[in-house]
Amino acid sequence: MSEKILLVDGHSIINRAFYGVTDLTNSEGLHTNAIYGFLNTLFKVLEEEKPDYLTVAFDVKAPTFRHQMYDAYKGTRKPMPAELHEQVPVLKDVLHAMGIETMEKAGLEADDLLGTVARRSEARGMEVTVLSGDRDLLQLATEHIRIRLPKTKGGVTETENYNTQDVIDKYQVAPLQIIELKALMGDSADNIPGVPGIGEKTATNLIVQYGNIENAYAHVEEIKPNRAKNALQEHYDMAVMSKALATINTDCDYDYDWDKAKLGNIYTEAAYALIKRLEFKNMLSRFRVDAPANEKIEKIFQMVEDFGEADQVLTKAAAVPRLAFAVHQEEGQVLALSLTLSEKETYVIPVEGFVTADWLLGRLGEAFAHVPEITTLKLKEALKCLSAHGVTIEKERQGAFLDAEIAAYLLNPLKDSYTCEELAKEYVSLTIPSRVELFGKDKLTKALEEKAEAFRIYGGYASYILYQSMPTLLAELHETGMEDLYREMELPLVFTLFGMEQEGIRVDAQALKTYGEELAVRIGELETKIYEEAGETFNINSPKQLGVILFDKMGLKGGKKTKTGYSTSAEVLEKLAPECPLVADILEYRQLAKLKSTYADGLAAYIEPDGRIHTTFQQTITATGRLSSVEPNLQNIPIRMELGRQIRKVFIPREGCVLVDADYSQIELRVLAHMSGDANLIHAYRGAQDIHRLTASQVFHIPFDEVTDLQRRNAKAVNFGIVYGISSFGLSQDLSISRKEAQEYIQKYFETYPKIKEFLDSCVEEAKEKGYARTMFGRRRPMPELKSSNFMQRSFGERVAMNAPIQGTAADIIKIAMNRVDRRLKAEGLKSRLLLQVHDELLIEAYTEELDKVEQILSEEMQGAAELAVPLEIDMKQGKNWYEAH
DNA sequence: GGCATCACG
DNA sequence: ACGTACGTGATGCCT
Repeated sequence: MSEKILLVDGHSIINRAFYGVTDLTNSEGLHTNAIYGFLNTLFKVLEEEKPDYLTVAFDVKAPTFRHQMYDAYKGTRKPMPAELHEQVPVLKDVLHAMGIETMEKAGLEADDLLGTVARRSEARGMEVTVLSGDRDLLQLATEHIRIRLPKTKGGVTETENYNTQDVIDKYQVAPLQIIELKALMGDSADNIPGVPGIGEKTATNLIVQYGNIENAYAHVEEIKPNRAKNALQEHYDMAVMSKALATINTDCDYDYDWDKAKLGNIYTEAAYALIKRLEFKNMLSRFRVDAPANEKIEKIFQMVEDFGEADQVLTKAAAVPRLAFAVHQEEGQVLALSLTLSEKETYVIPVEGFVTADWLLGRLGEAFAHVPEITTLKLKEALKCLSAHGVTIEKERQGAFLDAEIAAYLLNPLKDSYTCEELAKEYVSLTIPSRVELFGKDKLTKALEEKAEAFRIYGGYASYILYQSMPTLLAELHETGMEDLYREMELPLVFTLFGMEQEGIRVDAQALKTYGEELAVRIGELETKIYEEAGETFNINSPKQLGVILFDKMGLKGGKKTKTGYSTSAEVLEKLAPECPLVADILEYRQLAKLKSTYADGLAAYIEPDGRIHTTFQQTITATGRLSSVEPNLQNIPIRMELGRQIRKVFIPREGCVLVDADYSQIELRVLAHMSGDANLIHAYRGAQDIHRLTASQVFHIPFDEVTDLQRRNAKAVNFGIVYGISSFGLSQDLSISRKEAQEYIQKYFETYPKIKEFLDSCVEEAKEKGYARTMFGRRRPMPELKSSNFMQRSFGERVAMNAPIQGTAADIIKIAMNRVDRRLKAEGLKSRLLLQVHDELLIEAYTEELDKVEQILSEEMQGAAELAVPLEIDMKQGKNWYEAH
């Protein structure tokens, strides 16, 4: 096979990158976006082409032969913006550090160098690829010279590839005739004058017919559109000169040395250092310096494609003291299984032939019966996959499972994701190749089929890293006092949540549809009315357009509140013009539009064939330890406004069941009372019916029965404020009072409950000293903000330090309750099941005959989840839908 | 993909 | 003086 050479038009690619990549700056203040884009494009093409030789050509700032030929050519090069100009020498440094040859010569443009080397390489029998952003280069295309033009389409960079025929297909002319076209059409970017009045169409017609400009001129009398004929006659000299300007010189006087261009290992240590300084973090792994360590590890990863061998591996798996596994799936299909049985045994077993998904997971399930410690990532997802293939985990075996993601989350709950790659770096001190690096943007299925070797590496690390990181994760959990939290609360919760998600909640699709249709009618009416009142139609959903109507056209006085313009939030609009019918209609429209899009239409799309909605509870998202619910979010179903609340009527129990809803009464305040140990508050909450009223009576020194509604409302706001990490500003905002008044409320509150203040202060103090806040059950929230010199950030940190222990402890308590409720329902042989958790609320689908037992279990386990100095009270109701039950 | 808005605890 | 309440997720607009 002939050798391949890749020639890169440095100037055009870096320009393209500069304008295509969002501005980036490293911490030294150097702009880096163009370099980043250039390297990304280069890597992509290198991976596709795998050339033997590589050279990048640059322009030199010096007059070329074109300047001598044509005066106006001077100064034609658009001056580079300074932000781009400064990046060019740095890019060259990076390329040189990678051992990549660059070429430039005074008096020559990059095009000419590329053309010259391309032709010479072709003459030596090489396959040539020229990478450029400039279509002029198409004139170089031949059977053996391919021009690649990068093109960004919807964020994905693809390249258009041109050999001779591709040029003809697209432009109807041969590659060399591209010059003729350009000479006729001109090119303002390159200041090639062309022939005025001749555009792409005419130029193409002329060249297709006459072959070149000279011949067209020879037949100028025949030329059909008079406009073209006159133009060519008048500007023929110009066209000839333009042709010379547009012609790439393929025979430059340049001493090119192929040996120097020979491509070696570009991922050098020197390049690593530069990439690190440029802060291209996702590129860094390509340049990893611990490549030797990686290679040693990767060598042991074994691809197992033979059925017998796979069988042996899985038999062996059943006998090890611990293992790690990863199921690779895509679009519901199991593609492969990764298994690490010891430091030296890692297997990647693709699903193929006799090795079916059912067989593979079935055999894995058999092994699970015997292995004392089983590690994976995203255990809940694995359970789902196993269950879909008929594998269930016995209750007694659940304790054997570890989830590395959850362990990493407990150690640092602030991260966005917990990937194998990050675990490798943090807990194994190893930089592993990223998925993008191995497969590019390919799907897993495609990668397995076409890049088996890369898949072996990817799959191998997937379980190897879990195996290697777990001991460290456990050790750190132990050291930080979170091992119990992990083993006794979070891991069992995985199984509880798995059950809830599998169960799903029944939804009356017809009722939901009707609800949506009713909304649509009213929305339509409001729309018409709003357009009438505004005197024109506009997009009511666009805050920008709405702002123009309200503040510019109608002249309502609204302060500019957001970064982008006027704020049109409900808060602003309500204050703005409570009397204005337009504003009132917009508010109602907004409310209905929200209900329709997010809830009526939104939820309908999630009803599965079983007639139920199966949300996903995320266990590793929040900073405080709460759960979150996605696809769809069932933790924010409307309740505060009656119309929205109606939607809860579509959540119904299955036949023979009712919904039972139990929610903790003011759990966070009770947690606060307990954690602070404030005798007054504890005493108050022990017997109180109405906590906010009692707070008001104590804070304002009024008999309980004489507390006014306003006083109660104020006390309630203070109670909330305390939980959020009180600030006089926040409270004043909430109550629409002055800051001073707010400050007085807070002061009085703290006088009444002195230990609360002590406790909150101690939370901040401890967080400052240790760098993290802690819940009653040892859950940590790191708080880097507290060290900030920025007042805003530090204040935020202080509020978080007060809130996290309270919100987090409440989250811990309900997690305990969930596990206990789940366990008891099963232990007592009941069919009723937990369906949802909404932070302080649990929803159960209870068989009517089990109702009494279910209520007893809920009440005992929720109230008994923690021993606090105050009772943990719940409100419990049942109903034929969620509306009634809550 | 960021921003504004709004739904919940 | 600084300029905010704590924690989430979904939708629609717009660059």
